[in-house]
Amino acid sequence: MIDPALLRDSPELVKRSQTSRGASVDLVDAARDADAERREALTSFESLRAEQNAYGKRVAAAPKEEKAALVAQVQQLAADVKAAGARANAAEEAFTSIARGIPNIVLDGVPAGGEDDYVVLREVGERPVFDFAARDHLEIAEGLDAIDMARGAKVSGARFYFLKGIGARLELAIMSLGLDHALKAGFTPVIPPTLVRPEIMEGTGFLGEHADEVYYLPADELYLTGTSEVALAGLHSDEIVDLSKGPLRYAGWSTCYRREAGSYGRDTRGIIRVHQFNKLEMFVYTTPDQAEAEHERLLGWQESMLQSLGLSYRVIDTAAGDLGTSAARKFDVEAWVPTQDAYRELTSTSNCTTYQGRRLGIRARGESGRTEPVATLNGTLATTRWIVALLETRQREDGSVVVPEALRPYLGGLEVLEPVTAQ
RNA sequence: GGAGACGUCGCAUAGUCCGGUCGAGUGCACCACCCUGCUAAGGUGGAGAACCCGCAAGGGUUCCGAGGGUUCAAAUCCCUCCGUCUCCGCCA
Repeated sequence: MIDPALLRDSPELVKRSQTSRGASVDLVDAARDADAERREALTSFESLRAEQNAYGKRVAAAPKEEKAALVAQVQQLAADVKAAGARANAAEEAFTSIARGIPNIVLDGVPAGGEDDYVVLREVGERPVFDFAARDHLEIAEGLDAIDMARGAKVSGARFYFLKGIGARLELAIMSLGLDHALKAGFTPVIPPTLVRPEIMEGTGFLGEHADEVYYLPADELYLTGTSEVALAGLHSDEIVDLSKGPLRYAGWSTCYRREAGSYGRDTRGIIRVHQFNKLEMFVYTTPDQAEAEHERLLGWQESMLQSLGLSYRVIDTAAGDLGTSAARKFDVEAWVPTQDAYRELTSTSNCTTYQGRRLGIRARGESGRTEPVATLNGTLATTRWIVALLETRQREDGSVVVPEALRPYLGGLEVLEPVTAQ
């Protein structure tokens, strides 16, 4: 949730943010009206309640014979208090539901517009050039007997797959490399739950416009998480955390589940877009004034991962309209995928400022000693999808793949992945 | 799945049977000051969260797992839900 004070004091700032996202500006005025009504109702309830409390004390202190008369006098007051309380509750709820509909305020400098209005910040690394007909990642993987799509579909349906043999090892290797990166940077590794309660899923902002992306288990009222960001954000929900010794940095390793509703027909080949994959996710709790610098650091760690794998990539500053509900700014690192002649997203890092913190009740002591909502940030450090870019970039004419040096220690020193006969 | 116990202000606990003197006692931890050569101990005081009004000083409301109900008044009585623990069963 955005800061309600912002709504009151600088509505034009909120409106500007809404405009750059292509979101509703009217919502801002509606929220302001609801806030005014809420405060009015609250004040009237509180003064009535104060009156009633004072009466209660008089009743308690009064001699027995006077009690009945006093009690008779407050009957009406009690009814008024109840009505005022109900009105205040309703007004509060109305305000909250409107205010929650307003996505995070985008940061200055974020390009306005939709999906295609991103700004390319830089391109790094040479795009690979082949003097033979390059194979796509699935063809290579099938040659290595690393991915089995057909049987994945047989067992679980479309967009499911088996990683096997060197495919399974490759994923573990990439994850382990990422984990070592994270450890070096001081992150605490975490293997979080992947099923979460509704209020946690709600608090992270994933039940907004992308609710149909999320798997839900109605029998247990639990959601399957599409990223460990959800559980890691929930980790400190309703807590006052100690940031006096620096930010809390977690690296969550989990399986992620996504329904991919509305993407029928897109990326149907291979493991680019799947219902289930693994991901190593950085998640940081920090003070609001540190958030932007931390965001740059997260991006730096991501780039260093791609560089160590010898991938060619570009960094984009995502346009406002393409930000998630919670994000105030988002950088994507996209790797070059030769056979698609395109950059494809391998990592994404978002600065959610205090939006999630406010929704999830995560606070820290400010310098004044008062509590204030913390800023949260997240960023990908490795995912299953990386295998796509890796195989395609490092392929050779005979169908073998050269293992990047940084990855070799995680594959028992293996230097080249050789084609085998599939089983 | 069956039976039972429990959920109080950072932690540990008292209070709940008998509603008002309980927004709530005690211990530990914490902060400030005092005291003793230092440390430990001891003394005095302070200290929860959220929100509303106010330039401020300050005032007010809410919060005893959550939500309802009864009542002039609920930590305390009633209902529903959630969670934790123990035992039995079942499965690995």
